[in-house]
Amino acid sequence: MCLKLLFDMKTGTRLVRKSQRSPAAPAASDATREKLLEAAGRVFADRGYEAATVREICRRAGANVAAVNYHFRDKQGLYAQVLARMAGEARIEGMRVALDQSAPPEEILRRVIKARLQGLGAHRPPDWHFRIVAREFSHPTPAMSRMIDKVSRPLYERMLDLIGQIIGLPADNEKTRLCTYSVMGQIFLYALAGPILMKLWSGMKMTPEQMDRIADHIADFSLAYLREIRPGQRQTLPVFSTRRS
Amino acid sequence: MCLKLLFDMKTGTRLVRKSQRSPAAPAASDATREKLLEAAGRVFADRGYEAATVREICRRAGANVAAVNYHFRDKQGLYAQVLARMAGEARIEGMRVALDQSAPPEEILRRVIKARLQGLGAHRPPDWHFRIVAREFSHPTPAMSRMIDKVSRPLYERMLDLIGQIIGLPADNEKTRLCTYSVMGQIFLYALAGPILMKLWSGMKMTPEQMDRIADHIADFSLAYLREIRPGQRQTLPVFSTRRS
DNA sequence: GACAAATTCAAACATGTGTTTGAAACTGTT
DNA sequence: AACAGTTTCAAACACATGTTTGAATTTGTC
Repeated sequence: MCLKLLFDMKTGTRLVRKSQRSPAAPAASDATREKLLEAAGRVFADRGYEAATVREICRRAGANVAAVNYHFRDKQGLYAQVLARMAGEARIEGMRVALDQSAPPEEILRRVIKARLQGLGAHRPPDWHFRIVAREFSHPTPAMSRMIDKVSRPLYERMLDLIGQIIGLPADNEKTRLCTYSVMGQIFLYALAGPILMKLWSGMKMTPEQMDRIADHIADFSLAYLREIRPGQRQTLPVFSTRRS
Repeated sequence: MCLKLLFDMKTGTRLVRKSQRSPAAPAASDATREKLLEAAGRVFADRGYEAATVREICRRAGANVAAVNYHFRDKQGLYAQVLARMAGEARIEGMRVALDQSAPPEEILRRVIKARLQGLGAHRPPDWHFRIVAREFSHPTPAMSRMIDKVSRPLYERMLDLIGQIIGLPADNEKTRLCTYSVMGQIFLYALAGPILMKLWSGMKMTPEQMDRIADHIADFSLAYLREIRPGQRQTLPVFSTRRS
């Protein structure tokens, strides 16, 4: 079903070759489409957008070269769909539910960090997700810029809220922003610089248990400062650190 | 001078066309070589290795297409030389001198952070340096891997020493490593995710003054935890935070 | 000034790319 | 069974890429 009329984006040129009707919505395999998206994700992540060839993608998907043109108009359309699908499957679900829970803000922060790092371990989200994101982070394409606005910005602003809440400052305060970047930076290092880190610290393995320890460390590391600058309550004695030492 | 015999790396194939002597070390322009390296850096940073074309590089350098082949054997050789030159001009000089100073380790840490972030502001190192590094960070090429071992690893290990010194743990302790990553992550966020950050926080400008404030924040943020877990001295009262609030 | 080496140049080469084509194979409906 | 709409396919197209060539030009030295 669906097929080419899906290209609602500012296309302009002619859609397909012959007739572009789709009234009866007849049955269609749709399987090649899926295989193409899956294969494309891997190849784009491995080689990067430019170096990835539609031929290799189609070969891995067991499809004909013309398939990408038929299903996604062209290479760019395929890439855009890969990104769009990533946004849907993104592991931000865990972060969102963590942010929605009712708990002390400090505990919420810990859970958000955990949720984010969990997504990095093993192959929970197909591991190529982060390799694509890593590429886009340093050199965003237009397709990614749109995604940022749609999925990343809301999360970012909720993080600002959360941290502002912890240190007792408004979300748009510069200090709040700097603290948010400090937390995000610690997390992103593992997402963006994974390969380099593994090279520097050969013993590092991204197992779920290890990611959990790392998440706890980042939470402890961050909360030390966030609590320190919080006005009013002066060094809450009961728990001076947090959990694991 | 120099010329093709510079290709000492595991080449194998024939070096150039005709004679490969260079005894008299005759005069040579060497200017095209420089122009090529400069132009290549920009183009590689803008487009990425794959998407960058030798034709655009040569056009920007005002040189003939065959020049890259003559001076650097091929595209890969040119890229390797760009990376090698970057290693030389890298702004790690400031970090090194900061690490060599004799001062309390906490103060050294602050200076190291400052030195690193200073390099990011404005256009001190040609701004394309970081765009290339950002690409290589997530998807390292063999050429980069060699550079990591030569320049990044030594610095990384001195950072481990320094932070281990602050928290009173050996450099190869896991906690020391995690803390080092926490500091590095905060710094690298600005180097690696610059474009995205600017998009999220439109007001952010990378002026030297701003980078200085950010550096101070990162130092304060990090030292809060590093001091907290340091054994023995329990919360040195005199200065509870550090400098700027 | 003459010679040889180093360097540049315009042109071509070989290859791989994204894309298109027109026909064949498939699908569900009448 | 016949049909219209869909999906697939092998082949080709148009083009841009990295690289090479052989001659021209420059450069330094005797």
